[in-house]
Amino acid sequence: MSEVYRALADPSRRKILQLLREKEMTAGEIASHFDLAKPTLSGHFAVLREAGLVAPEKVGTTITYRLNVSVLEEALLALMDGFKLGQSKEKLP
Amino acid sequence: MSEVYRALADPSRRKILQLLREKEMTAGEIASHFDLAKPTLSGHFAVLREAGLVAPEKVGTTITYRLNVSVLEEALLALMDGFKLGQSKEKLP
DNA sequence: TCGGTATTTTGCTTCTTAGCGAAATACGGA
DNA sequence: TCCGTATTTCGCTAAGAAGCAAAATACCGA
Repeated sequence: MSEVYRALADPSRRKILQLLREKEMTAGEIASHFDLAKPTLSGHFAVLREAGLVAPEKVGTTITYRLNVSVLEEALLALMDGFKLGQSKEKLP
Repeated sequence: MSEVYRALADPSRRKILQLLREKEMTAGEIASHFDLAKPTLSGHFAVLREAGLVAPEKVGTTITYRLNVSVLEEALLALMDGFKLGQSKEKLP
């Protein structure tokens, strides 16, 4: 679960997740939104995969990534839960 | 705002935040919960300060840190918002 | 003013990570 | 089978971050 924090720490990876929120995309399609070399993006994909945040689906020679919403949601909720956030504020008497 | 992600990326810093969730503590008091040297913790404090996640209050020679809940909450909510999470699931017809 | 305590700053070393180009892998079509 | 496309793996370099010991800073009390 700690891999999720690591994955979210990098701006490029957060942008990838944002992109995938709209629709699933192939690796190359994602790469076209960045000024980074393909191998660099490939590395980011690996980190996101290890965190379980994205799931690859290989069709022929292209790999389509889709956002694993539940994992991201779980992670954020766990964080908020850990800090006891997001629940109703104490009522002022 | 991006400093928040960086701050959350390190396990020790997350633990510091967890500790401060219970009650505010002095730097030394926090340090006693770790197996790390004081300067190392001091570095972590600096990162958390820059992210606005903790606020130092100096009284005499001791510095008490308190969790800045709102910043943390804002950051997590922003994240969830950015991913359109946390809002009611689509109803199955 | 001197000594002691609390904390940070400084100057390192080491580990990790992001980045790249080049090579490797995998697949589909001609 | 050979070629082209899509993607990853393989070194490598450079930047960043975490760790420490030692020194600096700041404050209090005697």
